[in-house]
Amino acid sequence: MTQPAITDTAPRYPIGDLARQTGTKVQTIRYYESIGLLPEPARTAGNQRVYGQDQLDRLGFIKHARDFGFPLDAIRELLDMTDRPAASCTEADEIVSRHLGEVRRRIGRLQALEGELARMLKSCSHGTVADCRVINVLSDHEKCCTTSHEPVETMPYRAPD
Amino acid sequence: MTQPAITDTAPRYPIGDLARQTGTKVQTIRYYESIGLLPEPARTAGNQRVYGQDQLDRLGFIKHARDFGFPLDAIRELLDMTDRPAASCTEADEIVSRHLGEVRRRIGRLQALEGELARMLKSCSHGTVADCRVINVLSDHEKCCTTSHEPVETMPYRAPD
DNA sequence: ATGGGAGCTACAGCGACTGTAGGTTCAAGA
DNA sequence: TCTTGAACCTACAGTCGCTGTAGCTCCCAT
Repeated sequence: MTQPAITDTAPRYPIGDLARQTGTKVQTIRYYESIGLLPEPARTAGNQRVYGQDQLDRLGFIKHARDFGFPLDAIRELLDMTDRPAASCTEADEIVSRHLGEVRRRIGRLQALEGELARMLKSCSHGTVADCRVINVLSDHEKCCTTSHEPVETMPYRAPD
Repeated sequence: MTQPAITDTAPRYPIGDLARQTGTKVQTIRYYESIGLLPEPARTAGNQRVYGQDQLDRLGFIKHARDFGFPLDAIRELLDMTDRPAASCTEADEIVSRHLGEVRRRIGRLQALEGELARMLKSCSHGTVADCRVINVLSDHEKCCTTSHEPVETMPYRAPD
């Protein structure tokens, strides 16, 4: 066997420990299992999940990659690569490059947006809605400064915890 | 009645015209109606929606604000304001300011992310996965350059049409 | 023995759409 | 007048990555 059987001394974590150690929520861990991103763990006699070190590492990897903004599909590919350590890492580089490109495009769009929003606010005379530059610009495409609009992704307004 | 009846000469658009003129999808228009962002339009004898100029303007406003990245809730508030043209536009300014702040925070986070991704790629020796800097950084928080990670929103990877 | 925190499953909801299935209506051409 | 096909209709499922809830069971310390 490539991997020794789990001995009595091997660490065995319940799901809450995994959550605390990686900064993931318990539900999120179960969600990752449900979509096949984490393998099904062993269970206690009472049907509760128990994890070993490898699962902890795997979840740490996922969490870290999520913090980098990688979508789960890309993370799945990256994880597959870690299982083939002798393979070339060209694919991994490509995934990261793609992501970097996407991040740069988003930054560009958001910066254009920032400029327009700031201009809008600056030119507002702070009177009534009827004269409001902000409302006017939104009402009338002609009044707006950019040559073209590319839609910007929505704001998830995620609570700051 | 406050509003004169629609005369024969008033423009009456089917939903597809509205979609084309505003750059919105037909389904999206129906979705906006279903959540009360657009009022229920008149119907033909055959139950098909017909819109007038005011609806076209309203949808144009929504589309434009969406392109600016405003969430629908904020757009709803802005639309409510356009119905009270004599009111002060302070509220509108606040909505835009909030949005601008959010945009700037996102830019900041994305720029930090951009730096890390670029560093990761640059330090990769393009060998095997086992030596891959990219994989290593993701595997091990210690190897990563920032002091702390704030999660970045996911990429919707919306197709560029 | 008991209390409470941690775990379990299953499912609904978020935002802002998008896509599909399966039907109906409308306008233009033969 | 009939036919064709595009445009329209409703209703609902799916997207992404979770998050929250209800209503249980389990486990450990006192």
